[in-house]
Amino acid sequence: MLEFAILGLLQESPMHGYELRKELTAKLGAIRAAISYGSLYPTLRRLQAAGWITEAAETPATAEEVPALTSRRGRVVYKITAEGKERFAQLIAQAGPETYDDTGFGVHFAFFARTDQATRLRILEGRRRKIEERREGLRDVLGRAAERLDAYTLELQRHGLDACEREVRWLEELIANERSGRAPTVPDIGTAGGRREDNSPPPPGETRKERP
Amino acid sequence: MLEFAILGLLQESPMHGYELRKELTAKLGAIRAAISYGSLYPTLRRLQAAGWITEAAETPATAEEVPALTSRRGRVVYKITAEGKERFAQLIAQAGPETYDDTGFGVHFAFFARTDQATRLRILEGRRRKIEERREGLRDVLGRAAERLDAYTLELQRHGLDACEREVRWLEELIANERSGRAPTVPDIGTAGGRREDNSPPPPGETRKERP
DNA sequence: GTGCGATGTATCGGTCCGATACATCGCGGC
DNA sequence: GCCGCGATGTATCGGACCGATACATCGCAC
Repeated sequence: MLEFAILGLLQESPMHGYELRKELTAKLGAIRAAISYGSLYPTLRRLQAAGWITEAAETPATAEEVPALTSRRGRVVYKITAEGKERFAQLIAQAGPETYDDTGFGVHFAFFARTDQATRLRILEGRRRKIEERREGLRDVLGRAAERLDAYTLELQRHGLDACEREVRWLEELIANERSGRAPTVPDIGTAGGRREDNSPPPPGETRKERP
Repeated sequence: MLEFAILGLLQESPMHGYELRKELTAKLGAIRAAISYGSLYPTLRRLQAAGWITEAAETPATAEEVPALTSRRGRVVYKITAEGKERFAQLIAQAGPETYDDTGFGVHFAFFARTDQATRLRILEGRRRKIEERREGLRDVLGRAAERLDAYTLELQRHGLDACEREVRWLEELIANERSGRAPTVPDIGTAGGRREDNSPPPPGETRKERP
């Protein structure tokens, strides 16, 4: 999963470890806390060994203009290679079972802008199926095994069931939106300036009410 | 975490590995998929080495009545020891940071029936704090960094934010309920039969609407 | 000038997962 | 009668990831 995310991020621009972690946290903040350096650095080494990323010279960025303002020790900047891009494309296309668990799905979803529509649809439907199964499991427990469990455990299950139902509905919306055709694929996301009063296609799940 | 859960389950009755996994799955189904044998068996060994559980003779359960109906190879039944109970009590009382992450909180919550009210309250409030922080993080990203992110990533954040807000509300209810006094502690949970038209005390988070 | 928080790289032990292997039991179908 | 098959059951191995820890530099405030 980390491999996937790193390759995806480096596709946008070269980065060093610390930066990578921050971007990762920003992009995946909704699904996982913050990735650990104890995972990040070894993974970077692995990717480098595989030839999917390389160390790029610390860009002095018009070096004579900003001379030795800071001597800049350390700071290993990584950059994706052509093989790395291939690898990423391959990881996007092939969906194993881990593609549909919480983390796996989240990471894939976060890079949907780089995923073709057919694959997006496949992943969304796979995820929906998986959540529906979890939902049925919880309903079973709440129905059949309820008397064996204490009130707190039951409440936990109810909360979980609720979350499942909610996610299924969310996925339904996304799927419908995706099927309806125009969804952004690699929509050079710059959108420089911001707000989205541009003519970009209706972003994923828009049927948002603002005040409950 | 697994250690905690195993100790908690074995407190109710002795079990063998397979059974333990099934119970674990039933009890924690809302928060994690299904624990792997690759974690379970090594952990059992660890707990045994620490003296917190012991192998109990495969109960022949009135052995002469059911003689060698099945010769019962294998089937190692584990049983908690006095030290194990102490250990469990200690694990319940002390709350580290991991007590408030998704899995840690879920497991603690699942054993709230064996937890005293003060501790329950402390844990619920700790969890709320943590989720509030996550929520603020997501709001920040959605506010300040929105233009740097693509539509899908933003949608993911929105969904995550939604889940945070929902969980905070859920926790608020639970906390209020807890403060209000009567919440079941080890309330011989029978409630046999099901529906909950009985007079049992308002179980944790009850303000449930049934039909949206 | 000095302490302190952000930036930055890195390792180590430990937990847990996924794949895999293997053996037995009870049942239904042929 | 027996054969396969799904549930039951125990177990290991490699790998992913985490949390704690260590250490060094930079810029700023006091």
